[in-house]
Amino acid sequence: MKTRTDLASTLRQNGYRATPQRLAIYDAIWSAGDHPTVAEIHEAALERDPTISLATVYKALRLLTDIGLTREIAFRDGSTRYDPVVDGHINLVCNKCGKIEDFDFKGVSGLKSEIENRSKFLVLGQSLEVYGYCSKCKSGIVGGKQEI
Amino acid sequence: MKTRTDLASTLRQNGYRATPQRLAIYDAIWSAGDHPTVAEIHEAALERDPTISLATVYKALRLLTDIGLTREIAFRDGSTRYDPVVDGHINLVCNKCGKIEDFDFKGVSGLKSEIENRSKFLVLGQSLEVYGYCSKCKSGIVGGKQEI
DNA sequence: TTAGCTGCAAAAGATTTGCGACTGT
DNA sequence: ACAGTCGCAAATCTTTTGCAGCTAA
Repeated sequence: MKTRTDLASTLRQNGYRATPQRLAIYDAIWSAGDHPTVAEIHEAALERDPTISLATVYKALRLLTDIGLTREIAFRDGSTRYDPVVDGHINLVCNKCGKIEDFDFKGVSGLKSEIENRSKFLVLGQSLEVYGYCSKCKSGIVGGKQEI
Repeated sequence: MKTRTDLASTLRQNGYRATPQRLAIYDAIWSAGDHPTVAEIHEAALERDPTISLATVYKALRLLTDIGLTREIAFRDGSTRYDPVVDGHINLVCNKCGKIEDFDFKGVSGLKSEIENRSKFLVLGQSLEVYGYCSKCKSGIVGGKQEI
């Protein structure tokens, strides 16, 4: 993760202000567990700044995602989760229990440079998810439909 | 894309019914453009079955995604978009104008088999997105922030 | 026949927005 | 100083749900 100083510079370099709320929210994403929801990030951010509002959390998450520091994960249960950007791994998301496993995949390591070489796209962040069933849940499945 | 017959079999093999609504919705995803929103899919589905409800579209999309026939794209503008599953490509999503480009990347071709070999995860679908700025939008950016 | 689906309309959530006050730079 | 940002609360929008009536298998 970036230091507070680095984060502040990155924000300024991108033309945004380095406010205490944004720093707190960035910290919160790292401290709130693996793949926190917006609500969880808000709770963790409140420990750092007890007056921070949910609206500010939403605004900051959008901003951080726009500049490539965090990524969004669209979730089967309807929630959106956030993840600090760490390259070279893929999230394995279980459609049943919702557990997320990280999977290291060397095939994606050259992704950013390959995209920027072969197209004119400027890569800021990535969101690489694979959906399916984790080892525990797939044993409870018959013909694709879950047993109860 | 799957034929209606194939789709019907796949649904049944997974323990679900092959209803006309589901077939229409699956068709609609292919016909509604590249990466349609739920509303767009609903509109296209209405042309095939004028009584189909939005709730049914939501239910069918979840089902199709669960069995790996479609994938979800979480979107910067808050909308969720759907994409028929086509392996081996990555979506490049522009954070500014929202345009989505497909990018063929051979590095992901072995992804499913590698995951299933190295872990106990059963892969059904995938959602591989890279966020950033497309060629047109990045020229309008100064220090990361957009000029108006 | 009957478990699974559909459509409806209402409910529940998630996310955004308008605005006056405040604050990095 | 002042453009950008914050917090609040209301508004908006997306998605889900309960249920009575259908329908695929």
